[in-house]
Amino acid sequence: MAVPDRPSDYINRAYEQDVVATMATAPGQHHLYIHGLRGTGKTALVRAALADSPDTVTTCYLSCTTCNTQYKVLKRLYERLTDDTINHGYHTAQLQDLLDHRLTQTPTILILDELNFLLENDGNDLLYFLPRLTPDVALSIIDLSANQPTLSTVVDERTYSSLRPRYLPVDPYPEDRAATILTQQIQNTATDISVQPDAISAVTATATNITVGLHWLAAAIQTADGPVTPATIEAVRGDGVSRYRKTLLSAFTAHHIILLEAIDRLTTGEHRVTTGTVYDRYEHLCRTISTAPLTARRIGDFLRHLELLHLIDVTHHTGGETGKTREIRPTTLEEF
DNA sequence: TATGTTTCAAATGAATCCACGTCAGCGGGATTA
DNA sequence: ATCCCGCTGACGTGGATTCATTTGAAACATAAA
Repeated sequence: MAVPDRPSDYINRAYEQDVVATMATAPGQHHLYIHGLRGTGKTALVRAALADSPDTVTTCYLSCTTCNTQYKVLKRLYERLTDDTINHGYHTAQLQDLLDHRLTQTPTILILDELNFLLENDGNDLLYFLPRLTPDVALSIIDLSANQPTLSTVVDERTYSSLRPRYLPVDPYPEDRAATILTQQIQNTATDISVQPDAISAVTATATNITVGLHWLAAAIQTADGPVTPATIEAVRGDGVSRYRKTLLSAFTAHHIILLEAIDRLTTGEHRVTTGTVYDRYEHLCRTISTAPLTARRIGDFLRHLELLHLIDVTHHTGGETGKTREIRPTTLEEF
């Protein structure tokens, strides 16, 4: 079973949907910052709220895990608006001019999912530029973040003062609603396997992250040869975790995957390791599969990516007998 | 036929983005003197 | 005061790509023998 799209009528999020949807209809420049933990349904909420937006409005959804520079975002946005394709070689300023001209013709909503990856990699150049477009441009920006509740802590003051976002926090679903959503999802998929209600409860009681829950159930349905019971669920716990991780990391490099594998092998249970040992094991893993390892500098950045994805739990040390380093362990299913 | 002019594609050059590498300064608690 | 150890910002490099300019040769035009 493939993990299906989330339901379109999103349960009990009428207020949130309304906030997002009004941006689609009101002209002018708007800025909305949505924060919620991973797997609380932010992306689904935005998609559902904008599903019925008028044809005159162009919506452009981008995940900053891949669009992690100003250039890439502008490029993708321009391509969305024109059907042209753009490669490297242009000046960023050139793209900015092209876009400014284009955006005066088309009301547009730009959704920046996983905004932190853009900010960490490229600073706030993009967020500084966007509010400074020609005033008659009708561009609404929706940021999605699973990390910081407010934008002011991650962009500089000058940029923030021109953004002045409206904030929309998204809370996790309580267990019973999460169970309803999962049940709906199963009904939407073509499978003969039946899933017992207490199997779903077993999932929602453990995983607060809905996406994790979906992958977990998918794993159970795939392996089960009869009805899915709580025992089935427990048996495929590891499988559910690896499915979830695989999906999250699909937007990243093979080295991210090797790195997480290295951390896995070093840490069993609550055991923690520091950056140095992780890097050694990573290098070793690379050698076993005849891949050239990247330098520690790059791996340091990649560890930050895994941390932002909440796939690892990191404690930062500034000194002491370990020196300045990170203590790392994989995040457990309950914590995703 | 020789010479000059036009035209247009190919070659060249300078600039850009970007992933990644190298380098060096730094942080600050624990340990040692 | 020193050690620990790697974090982190600045900068360099090379590949892929862009646009603009130059080059080269073919095509054409004109004039002279």
